[in-house]
Amino acid sequence: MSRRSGILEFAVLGLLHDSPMHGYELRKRLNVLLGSFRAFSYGTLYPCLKSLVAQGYLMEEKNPGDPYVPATAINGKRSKIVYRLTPEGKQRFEELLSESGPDAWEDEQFGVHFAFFGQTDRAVRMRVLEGRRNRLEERLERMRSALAKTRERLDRYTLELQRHGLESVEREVRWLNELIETERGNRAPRGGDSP
Amino acid sequence: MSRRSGILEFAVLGLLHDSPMHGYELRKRLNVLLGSFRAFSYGTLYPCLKSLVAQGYLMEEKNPGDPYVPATAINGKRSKIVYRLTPEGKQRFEELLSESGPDAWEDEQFGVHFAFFGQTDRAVRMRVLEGRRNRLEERLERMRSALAKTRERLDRYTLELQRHGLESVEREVRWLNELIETERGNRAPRGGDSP
DNA sequence: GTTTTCATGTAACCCGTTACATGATTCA
DNA sequence: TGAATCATGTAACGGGTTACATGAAAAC
Repeated sequence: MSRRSGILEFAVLGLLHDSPMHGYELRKRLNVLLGSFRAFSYGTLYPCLKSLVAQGYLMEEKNPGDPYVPATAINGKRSKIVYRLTPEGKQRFEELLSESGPDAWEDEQFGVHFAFFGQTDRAVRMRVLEGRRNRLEERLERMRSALAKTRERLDRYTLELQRHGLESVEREVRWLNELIETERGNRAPRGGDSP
Repeated sequence: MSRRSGILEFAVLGLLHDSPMHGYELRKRLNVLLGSFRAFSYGTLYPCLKSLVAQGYLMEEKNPGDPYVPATAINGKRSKIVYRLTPEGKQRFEELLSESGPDAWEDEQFGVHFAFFGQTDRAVRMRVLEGRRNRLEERLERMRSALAKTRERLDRYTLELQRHGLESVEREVRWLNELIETERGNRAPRGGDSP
């Protein structure tokens, strides 16, 4: 119990929503999906899967194709396990998908939400994007005023570091604004190769 | 024992190298210095300070100006404590400053190293900057080939997320290249308001 | 006089990694 | 036939936060 990270649970449910999988395969997909800002090891994933089963969101299936029951365990435990969403799991995923409150503005939470925007209602996408942007603009203001206060006391490199950090956030704000514009126009993100 | 994070130790020694301070003041400076990529709470800082004292890198001084010994503790423990570097502490800091190996290329380690570039030898700065850039270029290559492999299977938003992550890293590479150029020319970083 | 900020600490918890253990399957 | 990769799991540890506890000093 209690193995939760919010973001892991979300991503697992989302990936299994598309198609059932082994933990092993799941982990690879996970690290492609979230790779640009997060990664998970087996030590995190497997216990999380067990916990999601215990919560009734997933069910385990022994793949009939390949038995693969090594003698490790005393009585035929441990085989290739395919995880599949239960109806409760689907419901839970929809629930997570529809969240657009403050939590979804935070760095990592935002990342997962964004990764599943393909399955998210347009209205929710809008609220998440705008919330995120506002959060970052608040952060920018705090950073700027903090910088203004200490500016003279900092040497070149500290200043340069600060400037670079600031510009990273400014850049994300611009990115979000572009996405918001696109959403408003109901068009695909620039560079999209879809319809 | 064992309370270590590398980066916290480094930053603490570096800040106390400039001038002795209370833990409280130290934490604020810490979060200005590293704020753009990291923050620490008291629950981390205070135990770390104790551990650095135990290792002989810091000494505690009760500030004679203000006694402030509240009745909390059984026998006059807990007063305003000023932390000061011992000679061993200074030596340790120089040691950390001169490190330019693989560890210093990693995200957070690089951050602290950079923050103290003002006290770092030029040759070391060069090696750190170039090492970091090479690390990131390796990462870019891995990201690009991973992306190329899965490109078709990803929807708009996943793709967009990937693209944004990629460009973040590309941007940092450009930044590093500028810094390296500047170092080569022995000039101040652009925008610098120094001599 | 009361709110804010200064100031120090700790215990409970959380989230996650590393290293280990075990074995099947695939491919050169 | 041996290496790489597939596949599952756990125990020990690491590093950090939150919430709590306590109180002085300054500012309003």
